[in-house]
Amino acid sequence: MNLQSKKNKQELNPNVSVDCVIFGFDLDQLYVLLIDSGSNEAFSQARMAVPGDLIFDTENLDEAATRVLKELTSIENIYLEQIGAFGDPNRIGKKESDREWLEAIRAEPEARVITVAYYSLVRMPNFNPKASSFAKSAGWAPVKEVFDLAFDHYEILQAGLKQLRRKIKIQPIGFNLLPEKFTLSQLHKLYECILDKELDKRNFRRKILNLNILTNLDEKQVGVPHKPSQLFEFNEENYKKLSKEGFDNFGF
Amino acid sequence: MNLQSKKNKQELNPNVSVDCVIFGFDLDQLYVLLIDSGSNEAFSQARMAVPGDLIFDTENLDEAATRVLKELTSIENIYLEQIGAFGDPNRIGKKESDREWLEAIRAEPEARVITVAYYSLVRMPNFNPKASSFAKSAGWAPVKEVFDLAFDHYEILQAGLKQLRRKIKIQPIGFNLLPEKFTLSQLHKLYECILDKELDKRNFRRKILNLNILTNLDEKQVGVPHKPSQLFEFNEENYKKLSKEGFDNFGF
DNA sequence: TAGCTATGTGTCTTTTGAACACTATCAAAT
DNA sequence: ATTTGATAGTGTTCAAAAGACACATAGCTA
Repeated sequence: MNLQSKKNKQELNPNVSVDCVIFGFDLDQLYVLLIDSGSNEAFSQARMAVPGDLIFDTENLDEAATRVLKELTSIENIYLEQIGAFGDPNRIGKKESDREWLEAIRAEPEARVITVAYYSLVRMPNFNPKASSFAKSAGWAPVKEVFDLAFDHYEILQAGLKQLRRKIKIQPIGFNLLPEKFTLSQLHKLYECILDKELDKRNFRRKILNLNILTNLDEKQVGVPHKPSQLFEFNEENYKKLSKEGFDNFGF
Repeated sequence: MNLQSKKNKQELNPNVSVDCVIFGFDLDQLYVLLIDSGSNEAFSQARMAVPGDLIFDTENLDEAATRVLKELTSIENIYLEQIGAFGDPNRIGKKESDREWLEAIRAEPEARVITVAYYSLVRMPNFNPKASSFAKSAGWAPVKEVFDLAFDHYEILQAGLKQLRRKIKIQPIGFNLLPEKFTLSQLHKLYECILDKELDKRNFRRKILNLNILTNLDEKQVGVPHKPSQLFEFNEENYKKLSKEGFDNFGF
């Protein structure tokens, strides 16, 4: 072990990590960003995980999550919220493949690590995930097709999904998943994907428009092979006004 | 340092603690259990804290919180839920009084500690808090009269309160704060205290009774200087049925 | 037995939620 | 030029829930 890695090791807190469930939306499905261990063996979800890293002793938890996110996506200033702490003593060494992975990336692969999980919402088309210090490769997986992950990351994903579902009903965070200009149908589809149930089109449009937090841009889609839709953007100013009045329910 | 304490020190994880916001209700106000540092100086909320301790490397986070709670209250099987992780690098050494306290109780008072906060709900009359390894004394403080605490515990208290308010609207956890047999007025008062707002008496009674999760015991209060009230108990069986139907809203 | 105190009860109005079907506009194919 | 396919956009009606509101009752005490 050379001096540099020893120095890094001293700064890293060997007992605490952050893990980030990064959600994306391609106007059709909800995705989660997964990295894989780069093992040569056959593809297996048990060898994929959400990105994470040990924290540095000089940064707080939000900063650590922001750092992990930035390293993987190069995006800053994105929506980020804590899910909670996961700390089972055996949370990261249950499977043989977990242990192999840890040996490849950790100075102390046997150490007990408590992780603080976050979820974040990003505009998928804005970037391509890239390999990094903690991932041989990274890519989007449809949330509905994920049934197993390394370590306790499947549990973390489900907790993140649950919190996203709760939160989207009371705060306008969904806009972080859409392009700046979007149609009502896209927003509608997004809510259906996240909540995993159908929502009546007319009722959805009435409710969301009545909130008065969308600006109609008086622009239409172009080049679509059907009636073009109006484009809207999220109106943050009106939302702030609404929040002050004690708003806490989108009604879905 | 003798062998025993060295052994304990090895088992304790020096970087991770749990802290428990313990709520109680005396049929009139909401309280929180605070311990104090036992300093001889003048009383100050900045020298009080919610109970907590470093975790052992063999226990998971819920177990650690349960242990802290049991040590202080001797009560087991009480409602316990995670609030989240708090990990600012300077969260526990900002004030001089914080540092004094840490030196008294921690083997490594300078270590950075991430804490995982929990809140729990207990029946106040069932026990008297007692001094313990981490507290010279312990007692109930009305939540409304707490404006400052040691470390980052005021922030943790507020986060716990926020989560309690959210949760009580969608799950029947409030019953953990009441005696087994209670009146509708007591339940009503409890909701008003937690949500910190008035609720219409008739509407409250109608809503809660329509849920069908209370059993009328056909017993009356005795010895009260006014019309005696009916006593009720929480009906867990009916609540389970209700949950299966997808219930998620008490309507307050 | 009068007074105090908290209990217990019903109706009406307003708001919100849920169900439901057709016409309009564009691009592409023929 | 016309047809076809695809999605946009729009109101009404009914049912359920929320909110506002006032007075008689039962037990204790003085």
